[in-house]
Amino acid sequence: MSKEITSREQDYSQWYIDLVLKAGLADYSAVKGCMVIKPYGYALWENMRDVLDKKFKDTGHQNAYFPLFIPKSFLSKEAAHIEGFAKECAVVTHYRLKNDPNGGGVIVDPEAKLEEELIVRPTSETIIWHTYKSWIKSYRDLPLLINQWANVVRWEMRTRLFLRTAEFLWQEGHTAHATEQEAIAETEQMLNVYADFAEQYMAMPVIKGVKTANERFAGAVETYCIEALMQDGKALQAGTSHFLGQNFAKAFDVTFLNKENKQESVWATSWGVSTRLIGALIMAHSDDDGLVLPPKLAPIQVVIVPIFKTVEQLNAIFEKIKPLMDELKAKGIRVKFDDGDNKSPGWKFAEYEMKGVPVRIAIGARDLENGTAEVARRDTKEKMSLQMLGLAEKLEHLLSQIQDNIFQKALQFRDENIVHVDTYDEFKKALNAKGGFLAAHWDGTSETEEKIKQETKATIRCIPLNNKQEEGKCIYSGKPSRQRVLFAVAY
RNA sequence: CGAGGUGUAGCGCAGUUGGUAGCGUACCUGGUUUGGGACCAGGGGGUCGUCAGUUCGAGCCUGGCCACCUCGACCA
Repeated sequence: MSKEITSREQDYSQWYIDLVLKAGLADYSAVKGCMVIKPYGYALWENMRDVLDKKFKDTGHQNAYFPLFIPKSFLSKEAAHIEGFAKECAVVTHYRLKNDPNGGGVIVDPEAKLEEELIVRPTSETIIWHTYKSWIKSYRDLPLLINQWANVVRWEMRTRLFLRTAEFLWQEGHTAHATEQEAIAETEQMLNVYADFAEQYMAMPVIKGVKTANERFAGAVETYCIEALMQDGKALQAGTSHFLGQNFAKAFDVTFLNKENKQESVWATSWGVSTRLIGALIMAHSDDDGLVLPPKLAPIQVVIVPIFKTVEQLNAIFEKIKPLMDELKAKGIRVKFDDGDNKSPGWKFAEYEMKGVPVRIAIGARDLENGTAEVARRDTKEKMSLQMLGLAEKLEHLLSQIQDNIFQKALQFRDENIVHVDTYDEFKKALNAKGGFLAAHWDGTSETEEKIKQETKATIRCIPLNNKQEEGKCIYSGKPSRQRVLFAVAY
């Protein structure tokens, strides 16, 4: 078979790459570290984007668009911010090419050097806060609730399809508020939007928490995050929501007059999720036969494979299946009828399993006689023969069952892989055994976190929100601790 | 960027002491098929990653570069 994929057991990384390439989600490109998102992968992203976009609008946000380029000087205005991003910025230095006088094709025209270099945005805080300065004068202009769907560039040394690419698609919300409490409430609200999306649509359980100082976003006062666990025991940061305090307002001099006619600095948040979520989705549910997609996001939710010998038979099947398709479409279910005659049914079965289509229907002469159809679900590989009568309702129900089932399965896996450890030995043993989230006491210092990272590669993924308070001792330093934090090796 | 590995048809690979490139699959045509990746026959498709060197002659030898993979370093 031309499309066999490496098993997870054999080589987890290769399995992931095989899935991305062979399911037709993305491809490598001519540009280092950049990928081509293929139609099937982009359809998945569109579905994710549409759901999130609605959630953003339902919480009062509006979309806008800011430039791809940022004047270099903007990046030097917030010290921590530039510290975090300087090492991975693409820089535009010239604006024109010309023919090489020595005949070597085109070269950069040395006379077309930019007065000030432009940075390809790694994130848009700086250009947006520069803009906000002119938009915000009074408390009446607040809150300002803006989201942008965009591409950004971070010149990563080592990339992985969807999980870390040099250019990626994302959304970035940037909000401005009159008070600290309101900005914090916004930060938490958006974290909840992300968590709900991850769990209800991606069927991927996440842990909500805050980052330690080491892991915090460059320029943030507090970084909230959702952390998910992948099947290989590594953690993946799936989304972040930052409370930026007044750092950017002060750096870009954004002030407003309050009701008492006094100048105050604006309070800020930013929050984002990216095409990395597709990587998370793949690793959360898929198996050695291919993708397993949650019905709510699957580009194709139900695929119908006719089994026929002649055009007459195909037509007869189509006649029979057309009302069902209409009914499914009326219910908003994405259905595909694959009547291609150059692939065998067996090939199609394997192909749609590879692509993670949640429900497959096979229908042939036998079914026409009996008034039935063979229904197969991707998550359990279960097949059943069902009556055509009332099938649309059953399929609708089945899709929600599948959605629920893969969430429960992922949840069970995640919960089984949260291990409480009380000594550094236990910690290292558990980490080597199967990874996962290690709930351990920590003395709260960056030094300890750094040392554990150097020795084990594990980092503190988050301090869970509403964390249980309990007396304990730091597994590394033995100093007193009031709560456990979650360590893991991360992507 | 460091260490290791790989690069030959869309994909997966073979290619002997250096002698002018092949297999499987995919693709095209015709026919037979179709309930788990069909079969037969015929056909098209290659600057052998790239640049240079050695040689009468390079897929094969030498060097530089590029891309990808794994592990580091780096990373919201």
